[in-house]
Amino acid sequence: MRVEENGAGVLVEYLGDFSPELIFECGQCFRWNREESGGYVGVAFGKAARVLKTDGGFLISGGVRDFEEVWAPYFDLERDYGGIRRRIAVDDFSRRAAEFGTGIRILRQDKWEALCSFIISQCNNIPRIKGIVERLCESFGGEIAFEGKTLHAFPRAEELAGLSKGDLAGLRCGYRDEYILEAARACSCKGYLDFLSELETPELRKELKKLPGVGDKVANCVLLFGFNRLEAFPMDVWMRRAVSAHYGGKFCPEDVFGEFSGVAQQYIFHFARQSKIV
DNA sequence: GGACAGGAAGTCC
DNA sequence: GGACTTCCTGTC
Repeated sequence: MRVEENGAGVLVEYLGDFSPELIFECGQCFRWNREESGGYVGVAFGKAARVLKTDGGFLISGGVRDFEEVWAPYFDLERDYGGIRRRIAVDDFSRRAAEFGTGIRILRQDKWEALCSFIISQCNNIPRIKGIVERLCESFGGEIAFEGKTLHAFPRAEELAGLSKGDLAGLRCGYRDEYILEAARACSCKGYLDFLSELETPELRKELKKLPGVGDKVANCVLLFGFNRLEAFPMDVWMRRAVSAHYGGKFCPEDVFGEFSGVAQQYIFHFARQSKIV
């Protein structure tokens, strides 16, 4: 991987799977928006950036330091997605899904942000989730100057922990308001997220489900997108349809897809939603 | 065009 | 098994 700073940002020569469109629009994150140019602008870990696909890799705004400290880990660039695709292509259906979704990567998102975002996701469609998350950031997140505009960071848990349901009324997030506040109170406790990070996946899942509004589905999304546990397999309505159509009633993800079940899940989720061939 | 129903990356009691 | 908040999307 060659990295070179130029006037526009950091030019990264990257031959592995990397499609900004697929990464940002496969439903794993809610803060990146497409521009006319085809690039994406978004915010993660308190930093704003633009990502643009190039012939041999991609261009990302900012300097080498931000790239190495924030963006390279965020995009999990060390991981070989070609190998993962080969591993999870165990039958015709998963092979087609992986081929269709080549370019997807699982982002290593902020843990608290993933928890809060997927609490909001329950029983919501993606455009609405993005709306609620955006209002949350505008209302309570710190300001970030980016190319003459003001963007907002995802609010830190401590910034929400002291709020009341009334304070969140403007978000129009419905009954999820109390869940958000409880999660914020938990995550603002010193050492809580570090404690969680040390746990094995089954214990971590159990611990996350102690939070109100966190059931099996949300817990698995947080495991996959926040804690980078690539074996976690969120089972939502789309997956239920796809899995029952192709694998029948009894289906154990790890038996079929192994340690990268969660990545398989993301290819299938995207395939099911985009192609509607389920 | 606007009204309407169905459903949305579910969880709780 | 029904309730829960709000609103996106497709249909007529």
